[in-house]
Amino acid sequence: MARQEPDIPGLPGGIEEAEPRLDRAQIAQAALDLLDEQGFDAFSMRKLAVALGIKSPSLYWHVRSKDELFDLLIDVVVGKCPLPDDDGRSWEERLVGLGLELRQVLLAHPAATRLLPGRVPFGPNGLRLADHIIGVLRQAGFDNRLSGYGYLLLLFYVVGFAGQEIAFGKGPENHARLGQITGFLRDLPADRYPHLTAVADELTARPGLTHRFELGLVGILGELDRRRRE
Amino acid sequence: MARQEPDIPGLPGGIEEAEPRLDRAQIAQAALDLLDEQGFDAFSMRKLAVALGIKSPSLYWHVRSKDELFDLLIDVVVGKCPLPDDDGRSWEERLVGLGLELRQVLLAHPAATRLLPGRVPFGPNGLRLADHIIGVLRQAGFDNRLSGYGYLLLLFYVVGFAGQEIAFGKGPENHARLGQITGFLRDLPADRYPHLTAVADELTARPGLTHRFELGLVGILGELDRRRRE
DNA sequence: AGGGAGACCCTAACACTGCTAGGGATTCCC
DNA sequence: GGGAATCCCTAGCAGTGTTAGGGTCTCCCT
Repeated sequence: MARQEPDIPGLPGGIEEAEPRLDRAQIAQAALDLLDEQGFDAFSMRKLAVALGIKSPSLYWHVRSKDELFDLLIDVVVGKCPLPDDDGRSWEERLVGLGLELRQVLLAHPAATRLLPGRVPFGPNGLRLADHIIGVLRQAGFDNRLSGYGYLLLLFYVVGFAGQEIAFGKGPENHARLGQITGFLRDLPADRYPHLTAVADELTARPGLTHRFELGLVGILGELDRRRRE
Repeated sequence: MARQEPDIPGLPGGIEEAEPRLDRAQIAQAALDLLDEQGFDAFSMRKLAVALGIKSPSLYWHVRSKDELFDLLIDVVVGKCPLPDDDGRSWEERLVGLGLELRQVLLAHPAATRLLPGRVPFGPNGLRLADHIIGVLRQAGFDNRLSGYGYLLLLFYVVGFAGQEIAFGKGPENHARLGQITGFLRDLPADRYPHLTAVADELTARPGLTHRFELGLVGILGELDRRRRE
């Protein structure tokens, strides 16, 4: 009993077969939809089963656990990030563009993005993304060490930034949060937190986050470039 | 019935009073200990109650919900990050140092750090930290806008980096993970992921993460500095 | 001194969770 | 025709966060 792929334990596998009635891809997609619509806290295996028209224990024939399902689901999200071709742009422009797109993809699925920290995005799509990023860097003349650095830094930065951005009120379920924070900061005692209250408006200004994101990313990549001349 | 502080809803308050038998600080500390020892998945309100010598419903007299408890707990962790005095170092050195220390504090509590993404660290200690960082920037001559940028970028970067770092195998419960990933990357088909497999060793090399962390942070702060001359 | 308010913890229970054991169909191959 | 494999089911376990409501103890006020 139970099939669930002959892969490395704990990491989603990469071989797809033809499934008859209901396959893992459909389940992952339905789970993502449910997460998008109902939010993070509302998700449960039972509700997912209802959405699929089956009973919850049947899910466990397709998927080893809720956690594995989440791995699958994250890979679906990561797979939505386009990998631009080798056009005329410089390596830096391409990676900044990729970072911006990945961020957009994550922000489009806030509830799913909350699952990402604590996980390694090494599903098939995640691997493809990793290979692409590292390829761009190696092609640009970085050695293996710095290419590995660059990939991890880019990934960590984007995931971290998007995650915190969502915490600050991005997404439907957290949208009220932003107003709360704005009010909270406004009511803070200025004598106790003089600097924070002075710049409070800048923290909650919604537009401009993209600009901030890009600033940091450019800084990281620029520093990476600087390090190879040493 | 129920007291739980007259604060802004959803965000931990900042006024401490004298509590008789068991106060929120003790509960938060015990929760942190439990998380450190047993790991993220093993935590529950009932186990926390046992550790405190009471029954679980009694916790709800002190704390509104598990979520609020987590906010408290995170502020305890954040509070462990020292804020260096205004010594002779430049603003950049001081902020890099602060980032390194904050990262260390987070890595020392991996299970608790997994709670941080999706949350805004605006407990009393988090506010103190924010005010300090922004203060350093403003004192260095940055305007309000860039100071706000800098604080968010620093915070997002550190939290994101530490979170992913933990996912990659830092911490007791995830330590086996690193070996898994190493083996997983080694067994990957080189024709499908040529670049990734070429640099696989660099990704799982444990030492050097501090170096990578610092590289990115220096890059971000340097870019921030560059932007003010425009 | 007596009464009341509040602090602090309890028992009982609700609605829900992830997940397993084990059993029926249906399909396909030998 | 027999057997294996696929795919879903019912029943149920052990555990979760949380609420309702009731006790007891302490302290303050009159």
